[in-house]
Amino acid sequence: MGVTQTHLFTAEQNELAQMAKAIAHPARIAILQHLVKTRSCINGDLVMEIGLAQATISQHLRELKDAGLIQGSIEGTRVNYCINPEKWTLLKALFQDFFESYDTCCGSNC
Amino acid sequence: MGVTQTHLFTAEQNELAQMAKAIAHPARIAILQHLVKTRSCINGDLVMEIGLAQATISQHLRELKDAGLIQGSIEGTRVNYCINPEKWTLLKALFQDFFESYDTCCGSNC
DNA sequence: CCTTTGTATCGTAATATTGCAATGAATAAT
DNA sequence: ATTATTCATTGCAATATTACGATACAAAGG
Repeated sequence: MGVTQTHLFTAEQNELAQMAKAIAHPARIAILQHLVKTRSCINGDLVMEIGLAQATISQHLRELKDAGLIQGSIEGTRVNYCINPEKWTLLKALFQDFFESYDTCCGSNC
Repeated sequence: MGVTQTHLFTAEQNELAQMAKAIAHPARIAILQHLVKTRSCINGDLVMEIGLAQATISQHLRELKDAGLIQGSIEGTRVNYCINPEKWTLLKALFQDFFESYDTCCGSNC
C-alpha cells in the first residue's frame, strides 16, 4: 500500500498524471513562470526570487528536469536553465486534449 | 518541514498547483474520463471500471469533489457523480493561460 | 423490523513529498 | 595555491498521499 498502481491505467492516463504531478507544486510553477518571463535561462537566483533554500530549489529543478520540462546547461560554476520547447508543446496538447474531451455546452447532469 | 510553504507564492500559483494536484493521479484522471464519456453521472461502478477497492475510489471521488471538479447527487442508496461544468471551464482556461504564456516559436535558450 | 445495497469514514500500513542543514564537487577569482 | 562562488547530493525530520479492510450509515425491499 501507499504506492500508485500504475498497471491499472493506460499509458496516456499515467503520462498525464505524471505531468500534472510535475506541475503540482507552487514552487515549480513559479520556477516555470520565471523561466517563461526571463527566457534568458536564469539559474540559481531563483533562490532569491522564490523564498526557499538553495537545496530545495535544486530539488524542484531536478524534478522538472526529470519530467523533461526544463533543461540546464553548465556555464562555468553556474547552470543556466530554460524550458524545453518540444516538451512544453507536447504538454500543452496533452492537457488541451484532456480538457476539450468534455463538452460543457449542455451543463451538468446531476 | 514536509509542508508546502504556500505563503511564498501568489494565489494563482497556489490555485494552479492545487488543481494540478487534483489531476495528478491516474485513477482520478480515469474517473474524470469515465464521467466525460458516460455523461450520465455513473457512481460506484467506477469500482468495476477501475480495479481499485471501493474505499479507495470513494477517497479519490472526495478529493475531486473537494477540488470542485465534480459534484454528486444522492439518488436512493446511490450517488450520481458528474463533472462540474463551471469549474471545468475555469480549469481549462487556467491551464491554457499557463501553457500559452510561453511562446515556443524561437526554441530553447540553453 | 430485518436484510440488502451503495457509500462514506476510520484506522492503519506503506510509500512519497517537502524542506533544510551539511557536505561535496567543480570552476572562477585572488 | 588558496579562497570564494555556484550548484548538486546526502541525510534527516515532518507531513502528505495511496491503498485497503473494517465498520458505520442511510435508503429500499422484503
